[in-house]
Amino acid sequence: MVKNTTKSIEDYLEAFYILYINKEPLESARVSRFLGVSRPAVNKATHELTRLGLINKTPYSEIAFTPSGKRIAKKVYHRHMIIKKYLLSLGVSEKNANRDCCLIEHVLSEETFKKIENLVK
Amino acid sequence: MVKNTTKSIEDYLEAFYILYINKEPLESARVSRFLGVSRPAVNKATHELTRLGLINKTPYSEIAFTPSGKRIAKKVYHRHMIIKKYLLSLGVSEKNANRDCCLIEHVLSEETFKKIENLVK
DNA sequence: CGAAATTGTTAACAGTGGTTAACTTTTTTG
DNA sequence: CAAAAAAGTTAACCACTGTTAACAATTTCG
Repeated sequence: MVKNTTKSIEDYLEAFYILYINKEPLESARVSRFLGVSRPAVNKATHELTRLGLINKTPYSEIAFTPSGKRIAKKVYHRHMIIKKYLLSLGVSEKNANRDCCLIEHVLSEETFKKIENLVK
Repeated sequence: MVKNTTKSIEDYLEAFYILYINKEPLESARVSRFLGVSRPAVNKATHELTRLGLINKTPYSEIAFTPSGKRIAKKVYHRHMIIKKYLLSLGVSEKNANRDCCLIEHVLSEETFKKIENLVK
């Protein structure tokens, strides 16, 4: 969905978005804990997200989505929820649904995703 | 399925297996063309597969599966075919079914795979 | 047979995506 | 307010997985 750079930079964007919808501060340390990676890893990712024009950030500040960053974050999150819902509907456990979902959400073709989305609706 | 090392070493094992069932010589150059990677990449992978005890290989020879290598290759291939069949059953195009299949076959949890396998049967 | 094509191998390198350690800045709190 | 805790940053490093270039061994074929 986004031209890749780091870990599938979308994971980081999505994590910030989840903090956002939960009305939590958009801090690197929270994303670090949420994704289970080190703070430097998040720091690098935020630099990359800034370079890609998806967020705005100055040193020691909270991050803020750019319009396109927010649009993409919303889309990634939506994909995540649809795929998770779908896996749960297959009878997959919550734990594995979350796990598999995170692993496949960034790689599924738009075509396959649309088919799944229709099944869930 | 296999403890990873290279690219998801399973891709290479599976590629050799596909040559095998097609009765083609198990040459690195063929796998290289098949997967669209360089010959040195395949060379490294075969070293790794040898180290893992999945194939036997001496310099400038064709590769041969070890018993466990063959068992795993068969399993990986089976997963591939089931997932592809499933994607096709969703109405996904041949092209995207192949693409998505390769991207997700190594990461799906056993639980999710089993659910999908039951749907296909 | 011998030249050309193909295949296999090694070495040097690049990019991604992480890590730990050490330091700076900011926030919290006694 | 000052000390402690937490967050942000930078630098140096590592593992993985690929690349290209150059060369060796093997196979093919005129």
